[in-house]
Amino acid sequence: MRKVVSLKDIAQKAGVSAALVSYVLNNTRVNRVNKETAKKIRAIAEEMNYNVNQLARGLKTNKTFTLGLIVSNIGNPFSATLARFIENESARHQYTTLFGSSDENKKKFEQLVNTFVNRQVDGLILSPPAGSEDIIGQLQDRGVPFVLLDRYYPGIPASYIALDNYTASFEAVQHLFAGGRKRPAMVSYGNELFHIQERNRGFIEALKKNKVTAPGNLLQLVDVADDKKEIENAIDTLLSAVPRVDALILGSNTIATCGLRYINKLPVKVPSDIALISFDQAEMLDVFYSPVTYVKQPLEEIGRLAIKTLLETIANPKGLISIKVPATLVVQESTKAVSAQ
Amino acid sequence: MRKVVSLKDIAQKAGVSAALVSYVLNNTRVNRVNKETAKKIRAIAEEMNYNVNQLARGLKTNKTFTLGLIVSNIGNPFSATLARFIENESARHQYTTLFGSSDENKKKFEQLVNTFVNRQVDGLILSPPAGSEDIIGQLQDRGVPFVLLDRYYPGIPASYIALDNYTASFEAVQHLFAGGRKRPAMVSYGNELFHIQERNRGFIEALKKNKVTAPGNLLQLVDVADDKKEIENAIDTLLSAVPRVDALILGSNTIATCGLRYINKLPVKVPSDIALISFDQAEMLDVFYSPVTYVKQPLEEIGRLAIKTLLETIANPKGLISIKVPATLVVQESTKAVSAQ
DNA sequence: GGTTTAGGTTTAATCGATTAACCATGTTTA
DNA sequence: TAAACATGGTTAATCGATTAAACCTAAACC
Repeated sequence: MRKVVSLKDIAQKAGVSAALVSYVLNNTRVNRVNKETAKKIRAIAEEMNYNVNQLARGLKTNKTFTLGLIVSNIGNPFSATLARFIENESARHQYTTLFGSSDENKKKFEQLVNTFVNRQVDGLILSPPAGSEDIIGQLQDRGVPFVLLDRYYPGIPASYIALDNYTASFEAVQHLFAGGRKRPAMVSYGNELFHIQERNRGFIEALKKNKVTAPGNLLQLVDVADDKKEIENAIDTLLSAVPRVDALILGSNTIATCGLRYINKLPVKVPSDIALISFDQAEMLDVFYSPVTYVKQPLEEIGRLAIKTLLETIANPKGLISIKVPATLVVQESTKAVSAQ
Repeated sequence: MRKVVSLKDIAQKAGVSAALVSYVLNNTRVNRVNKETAKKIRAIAEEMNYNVNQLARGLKTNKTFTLGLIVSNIGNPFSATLARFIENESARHQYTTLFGSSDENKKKFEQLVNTFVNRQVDGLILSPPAGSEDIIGQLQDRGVPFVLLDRYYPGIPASYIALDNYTASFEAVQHLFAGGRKRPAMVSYGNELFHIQERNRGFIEALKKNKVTAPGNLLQLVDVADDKKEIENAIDTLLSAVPRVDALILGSNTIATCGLRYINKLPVKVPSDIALISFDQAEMLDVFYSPVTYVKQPLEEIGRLAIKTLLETIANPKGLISIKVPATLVVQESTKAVSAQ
């Protein structure tokens, strides 16, 4: 960076004190400054191409207008889309965003949190990995404003914005039954993240409600870490089950990516042999030969609410705001009703 | 934020000066400090849970270990994936990243650049929208280190990392001819961005080389702004052309998203009626009923090189590094060879 | 015995802004 | 006429670090 101009430089050129320049450029004490002087200062600032040093300002005011966003993986379209809406909304409020991906790794998550806090972010938007309750707790102790995104811990009182996963899952199953399907199965993750458990619970409860026998066998859990092979195995298991499975719910967009790719190669036909529902919106769902019905999260609203909640928390750290937003089921060809047998 | 501990607090508790604490915690002057004192200071810092205030440090050292990344839209899987690799690579060097989306809007782009520069980022990674030469020029005048990503301006001497789009495009066409296709067409953008023009030029040159008549008719240009309808029209036009088009190149991943969705609904069959090639990797390409051949950008390498180049530019602002990386064509079913007629 | 030298630590300036408190001078007002 | 007010501006402390330079003591050297 070449000769960056500071308030002092402007003050010198204008023959006034730096303080006055600051007052003028920030429009503080507006009626205590001579109009002519103000005009002159502004002109010089413009001419010298002055830009405030946000580091210095932040240090002094204890406010950086910077937020930190931590998702599991910004490369994941779900997170990326959410990040985009969050960016839009925070920009509307003059905030800039630091981002980081935790890879569902607690250690990485903690490091990112600390890095961001050390940079004096005004607040954090977090999708914490499993088992991060203690880190969340520390943040609360430290008084750092934050809001949980997409996930939360039922035992911990913290602000969050998340999908009503239980209902979303439950209603997806209901839709399948309404279309004449008798034995829906689901591939999902087996970790302790609450939002995933809610999806799984919604699935099981819906099966029970519809009096499906042995519902436990219809939920195949895979590990987040090495999922590709596991997902394919899970699908194989379900497709060869007796009695025959006639619908499949893919419990996340990563599962869907892998699952659809695999199903694309299998002889099984969608929707005649099997119906398909995926969680989360994605380009590929429309591009599949039988466009896939999906549980759509209102990402724009979630992003908007996350920022709104965070800003309110920053303004009033004591408040607690928890919002569960409803999903909508976008019905496409993959769950076309079968004729009653 | 509650009582944040500063160097001074530690100094007080340890009964030493703040300077000494700084020396110890930064391991500067390491052999001039009493081992016992150092140990004690470290213990107290640990106990008080000290974290350096990066704002203050940055203000003093003129180094923030923060980079700014501006893409056209972080919600776009292409940008998101790239962002992810950039994040990884910059994290390896202790850098944190601010991000922003320009929406191919020059005004927004300029604002983001300024916001980031005011926050004293150490450098910028930029995918500038069309017509941003002046902004780039100003950055050079101001001496802000930056590297252009994915795009560049041939007339402006600036560091960049970009795909060799001309060759990528040219070879995609060659592959089609090698598979027996006679009249490949392309849907691409009509803006002045150089990297897009290179793609278009590669296409045209390859047609000429293969002595295709009226190559101009085979390139349909659409506008970035309102592309959906335009893309569908372009595809309609090409599919009904005489003589018959037997291959289609989708010139970007946004065009591919829309195009594949549309082709999915049309009666035309891939690859028998028409071959398909897309630019950029994407989940959906594998999920299409006839997995789509695509021009794969080495995103990880591009991300790595971008950071490497930027860090070198930060260290030595005079240097100029321009790298064109080669694409690889990932051949899938959508361009299966047709039997010679 | 006086002067280096090395070890160990402190002082104080500085980065670039913000802002409470103060100082002049002129003008009302009681 | 003196106190009160308005106007226009300056001073100086401060935010939390970094770091060159100075300071002090005791041991080492000539």
